[in-house]
Amino acid sequence: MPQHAINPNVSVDCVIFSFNNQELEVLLIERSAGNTDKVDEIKALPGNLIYEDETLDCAAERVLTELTGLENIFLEQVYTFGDPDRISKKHDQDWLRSIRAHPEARVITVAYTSLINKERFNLTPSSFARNAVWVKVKDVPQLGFDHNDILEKALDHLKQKIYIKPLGYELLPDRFTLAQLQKLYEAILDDKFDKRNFRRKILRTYFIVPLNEKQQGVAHKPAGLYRFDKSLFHQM
Amino acid sequence: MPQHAINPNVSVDCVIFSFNNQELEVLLIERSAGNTDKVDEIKALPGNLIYEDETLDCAAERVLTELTGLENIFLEQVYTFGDPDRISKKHDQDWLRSIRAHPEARVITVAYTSLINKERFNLTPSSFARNAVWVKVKDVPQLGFDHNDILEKALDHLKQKIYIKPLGYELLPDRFTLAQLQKLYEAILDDKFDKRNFRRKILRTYFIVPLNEKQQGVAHKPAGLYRFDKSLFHQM
DNA sequence: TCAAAAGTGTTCAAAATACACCCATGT
DNA sequence: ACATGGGTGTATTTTGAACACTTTTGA
Repeated sequence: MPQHAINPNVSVDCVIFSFNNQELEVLLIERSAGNTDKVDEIKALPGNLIYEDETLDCAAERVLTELTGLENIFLEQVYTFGDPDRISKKHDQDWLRSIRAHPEARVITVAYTSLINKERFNLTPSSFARNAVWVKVKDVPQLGFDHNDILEKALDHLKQKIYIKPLGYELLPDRFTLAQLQKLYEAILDDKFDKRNFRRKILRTYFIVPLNEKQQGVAHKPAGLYRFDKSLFHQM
Repeated sequence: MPQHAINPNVSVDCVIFSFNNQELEVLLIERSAGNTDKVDEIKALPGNLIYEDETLDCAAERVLTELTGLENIFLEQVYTFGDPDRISKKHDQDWLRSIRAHPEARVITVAYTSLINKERFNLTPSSFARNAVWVKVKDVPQLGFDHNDILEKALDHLKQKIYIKPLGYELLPDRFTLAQLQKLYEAILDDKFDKRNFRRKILRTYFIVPLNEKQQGVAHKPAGLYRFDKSLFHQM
């Protein structure tokens, strides 16, 4: 078997979320067609076939890096999609023919997800990603393949998780205000909370710790800044 | 493409749980080697390669039926396992060579799970399942492939789910006592609960409804029987 | 009459919810 | 001075946890 032989039947797709202080966003690529200058105006999640000799987790990390430049992202598996017709829409087939050796092969795909703070990373799209863009989750257009379903599933997964582990610090700056954190929760859960109750609940955890610093240059009472204390968190 | 062509790279495995009024059990098969009379004493989860033209969900249902005779089981996807070495242990390879066209092919597997009341189903093992047996989860031996990992993940999944939706009525007779239900919860969550608090919490849901019947022939005060009211449940 | 499991209430602590006003800053 | 979002406390309800005795039946 040649090194880095491709498995034609299994792919991974990555659903990377970020937060712009108001809304959840997801990372999409604009597909360009292989070596030709053909361009495909349909957006998609970053994803591609796996290699024969890598784990699924590694494949997801590699594919994400190849397409978007994001490195060392902790990805978590969400769900596997295997409808036999999931890549057979005409438009998708046209595009696959331009980049794949076996565009008609049955492909099942394993979806992965992660949360990142987009300010901390540069996007350097390459391979068949002509571009990589952050799109508000609420504005996501019709995507290629079954990627709208995949996004939906990743969102459900995210909502579940935030109840169990208080996530989301990955999405915020190192130092953040409680209002920012609250907006993040509201964006993920698509809900509204009472400010006082939210603050009380967060501070009761003791791993969101106040810094002795305040916002500067805002035209209102400056908010106190907090940070997430990883070691305190892991103690519990 | 021939009808029912096999996809050599993707399989499904089924983790079917039942309950014997004391403990959780899981359904395992004893593998027999293809057309030969060779026998493999290692147990495994029921699973096999998928067909090119079926969904993953359908494949799981079909494979389960082929191997164990269980029909119309509602299966739910759990997780996908894709370590490149997951089927390459010598013993597993020996066995695969006796039943597969490409025993060395990379296979990723999608795990499915379900809960059933074993009293309601007959096991009629066939294909390469020489036998199908219920084994107490706590007594599960070393299984073939990575099936111990898969079982572990399915158990985690089950624990998560029972917090969200009160499951488990599938595992009990139509008419059951609250003590049986409590034992079931204790088995799944590997915990103990206070009887009074448990009963209160269950009855507060209103979809576990009392029948005007009691146990008969028990050498103690007979327990009242209850049933799960599906339509009341779905109203909430 | 005994053994075995069923059934039942109360108290306390913790957590969730609802709700309204003053404060610090920049413009 | 005013507009903006920051910050705070209390009362009520709901939920979860701990805990012990009496009842009914068959053997």
